This record gives sequence, C-alpha cells and structure tokens, in this order.
Amino acid sequence: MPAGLDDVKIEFDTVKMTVHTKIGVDQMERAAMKGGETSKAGYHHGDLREALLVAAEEELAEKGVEGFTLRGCAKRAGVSHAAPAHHFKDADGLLTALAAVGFTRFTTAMTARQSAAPVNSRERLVALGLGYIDFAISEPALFRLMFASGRPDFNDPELQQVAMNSLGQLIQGVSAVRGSAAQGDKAAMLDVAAAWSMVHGIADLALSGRMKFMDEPGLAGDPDATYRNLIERILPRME
Amino acid sequence: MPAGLDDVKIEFDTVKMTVHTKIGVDQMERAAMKGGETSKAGYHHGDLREALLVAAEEELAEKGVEGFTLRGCAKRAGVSHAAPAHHFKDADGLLTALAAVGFTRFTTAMTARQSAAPVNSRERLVALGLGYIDFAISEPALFRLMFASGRPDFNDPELQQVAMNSLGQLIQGVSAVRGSAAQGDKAAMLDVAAAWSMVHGIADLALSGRMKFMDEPGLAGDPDATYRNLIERILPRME
DNA sequence: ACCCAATCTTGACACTGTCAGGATCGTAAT
DNA sequence: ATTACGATCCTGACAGTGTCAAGATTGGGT
Repeated sequence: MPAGLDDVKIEFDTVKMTVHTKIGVDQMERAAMKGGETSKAGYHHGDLREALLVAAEEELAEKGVEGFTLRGCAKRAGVSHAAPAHHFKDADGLLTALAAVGFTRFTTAMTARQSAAPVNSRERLVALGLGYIDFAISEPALFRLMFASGRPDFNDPELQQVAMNSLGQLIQGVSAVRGSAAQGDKAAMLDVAAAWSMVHGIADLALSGRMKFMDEPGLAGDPDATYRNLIERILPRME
Repeated sequence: MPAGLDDVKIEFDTVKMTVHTKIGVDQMERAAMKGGETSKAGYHHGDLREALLVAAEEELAEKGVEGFTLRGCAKRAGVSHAAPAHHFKDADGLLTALAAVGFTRFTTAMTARQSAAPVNSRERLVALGLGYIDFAISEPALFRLMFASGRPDFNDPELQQVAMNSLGQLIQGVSAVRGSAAQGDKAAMLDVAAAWSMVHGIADLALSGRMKFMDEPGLAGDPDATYRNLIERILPRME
C-alpha cells in the first residue's frame, strides 16, 4: 500500500465536488510518488488500483458483503462509477482481489499469534487457531467474503495462491505436532481437517453472534480461554 | 405447506402469460382449498404467502443468496412485483420467514438421522452431527442464508423460536451423553460449544468445497466415515 | 345489497452493475 | 520537440432491483 494513500479518504456528498477533490487526490499522489512503488503507478489518478482496494475494504467493513457497492467504492476513491472497470473486470473481480489481500492479512494474523507463543508445537498450533479466530472477529465482513460469500472467484491464480498458503500454514502446524510431514498421510490429513473444522466453526459461530449462549452469568470467562479450551480438544489424538 | 401447492411451479417467459397462468393457479388453489388450511387462505391468489415461500426457496436454491431477487419470487408465484409487500415487510422479511422454515427443516434433518441410529447416547449425538452436515450439503443456499448471510432478522420471534429449538436439540444431545442436564453447567456448555463448533465447521467447509483437499488418491473414503471420524474426536472429554 | 378492508396491479423513483463512446493524459517513436 | 498511440478516466445510457404511492379488484360482514 503506497504511503500517503490513507489521506485520500474524503467524504463526497454531492457529485459537484468530484473535480475539486480529484485535484486534491492528484496532489497526494504526486507527493507519494517519490518512493518508487512496485505497481504500475502513474497516469491520471496515481495508483487507482490500490486506492480502489482500500476503498473496497472500507466499503465492505461498513456495509457488509450484502451492502457492498461498486459505485460506492468508486465514490470513496474519488473517481467516476465506471473507472473501476479498467482495473477489475467485474464487481466480483474487485472482491476477488480484496479477498486475496484478506488472505494475506489472514496469514499474518495467524503468524502473529504464533510467534508470540511458547516454542512448543502444540502451543503454536493452538496459537494459530486463536489467530484464525482473531481475524474472523476483528474483520468479520472480510472473513465472510473469504469463506461464505461465493462472490470471489477462487479460480483466480493470485487468490488461489494466497488461500493455499493459509491452508499450508495449517498443515505445517499439524505436521509439527505430529513430528512428521502431514502431506499425503491419511491420518495426518484427518488431523488437519479436524483442526481446521474446529477452529473454523468457532470463528464462524463467534462472528455471527451465535456463541453468546456462553455469555450467561457464572458461565463465561475470558473468550480467549474458552476458545483455547475448545481448540485443545482436538490435540489428544495427534502425536 | 398446503397440499397441491407444489403443482403451482410454472415457468414464465413473458409477462403476457401472467393472466393465463394465474387462472391455472387459481384453479389449483380452489382444488387445494378443500382441506381446511390453517393460514389465512382465501382472497385473490389463494394463499400467496405460502406460494411465495416455496417460490423463494426455489429462487434461493437456483440463484444463491447473492442472486436472490424479490421480483423473481413474485414472477415464480405468478403475481406482480409489488404483491409480496402485503405479506412480508421487506425482501429481508421474506428471507426471514424462509430462514424459519429452513430451521424447522434443519431440525427434522437431524432427528431423521438420530432416529435411524443405535439407541446409544454417543451414537445419537454423532448422528445428530451427521444430520447437521447432511442438511448443509443438500441445501447449501438455505444453510448459508441461515448461518452466514446477515439478511434474516433474528429478532423476529418466529425465527428466534425455531433457531433456539435447533440449539436445544444439540444441548439435549450433549446432555444425554453427559448423563445430566447441560443447561447452566459451565463444563457442559463448553461441551456443547465444542460439539457445535466442530460440526458447524465441517458443514461450512464441506459446503464451500474447501474439504476437497481430502479428495486425494489413496486418501479419501466415504465422506460420511470421514465426518464421523472428525465428530468422534469431541466425545472423549464428555462423560 | 352494500360497504369496507384486505389483496393485488400499475406506475414511478432512486439505486445498482455494465456497456459504448468520447475526452484526457503520459510515453514512445519520429 | 512534436506527433501518434494506447492506457486511463468520464459521461451517458440501459436493464434490473427494492420500495413506495395510488388506483383497481375481490370477498366477507353488516
């Protein structure tokens, strides 16, 4: 993400202001263009593709997957409603790219928890699961987009890549607990499926507010402790 | 669901045919009206509310949650685009009612599996989980609507009721395994959360095609056996 | 027989995604 | 340096959507 692009968040109320603010955007772009960016920055807007991605993430976080709007993203980025078509085939194309950045962020959320855990394979696997749940709760709309929307195109090579990376991280975590590579081993893959299902189930139920049956008076405690208790139940059968 | 209403599924290609087919519908209604229905059947269409629900279920199954359309439901039911407003406040209102019928069907899917299982509390709990997964796979769009869409209004009393019934069934299944009522007991509720999370995770991952990493050459077997293996992993800690 | 309220239709509005055509700008070739 | 060109962006349009308002239609209670 190019430096300075965060400053571009401007509220539009009338269409009349478009030209006005677009000048401001260009100024920002010119200022940010000093650090050589990797992507094909340049041209009119600067790097509209990146700007649209951050706009889309805002839009998604505010309106949810159901209320997401391509025109809304364009307005947030300060461009016309048809501009996104030059960078993304579809509205679904933009959502596909957004899901891809979601998966990379997803991976970092898991590694973040992992690297803060004791150097113990079991503890690290539990931490991975807690990172999984962290992400789901802190970015619910993005999580829904990635796992329960059907809008992103998972045939897209980039998305497929980052999504496989997430799964690979999980497989590696299970392999570490088992002491051998899980890939190809039936029992090991069942362990992977078990870990993934449990953690994903916790995340999805918590995210949709369906875990609140645990929030009764003397029942609840630290949510993290609860999740840990649940995750640990899948460890015994692994070795 | 009134008898005979299933015959009302008529395909519309042009709007011109509306009057034509609507007569057919009325005939069906009149024929079906002999058995006294519970709902406020009568008036023009017969029982448009029920007809809209079956139309909505078709629409949802074909187009998915994302492609669901209120006008499409109206066309399927053979009425004008604004007719549904007299029976459901919103498009979300229709989806709320549809989610309610989904939950009752969900419950019956679980009890169906349960009653075909050995009279063993553990076996019955596993069967309940398999019924959960059955439903998710056989009616994916409905399942997504119920668990991962945000469109149904869960403050609606009817929906809240049937949704709680499903949860109650799960709590009862766990209670049977434990030998005592789970309600209010902290450890028991953790067992419930574990069972629910595991089964829900399996269902959601399988439904979205993300379990296909298990479908490698010598790896896979009967999906049901795989799911059973996973579900059984949460049993040991219960007593 | 009449009236009324529930039911349904028609028409309209704002909004959406997408396409076509024209304007604008940076860059490469001349 | 100028010109041509292709990438980028805008304006305008179209079909489709949800929702509201107002008028037609129908059946049951009086």
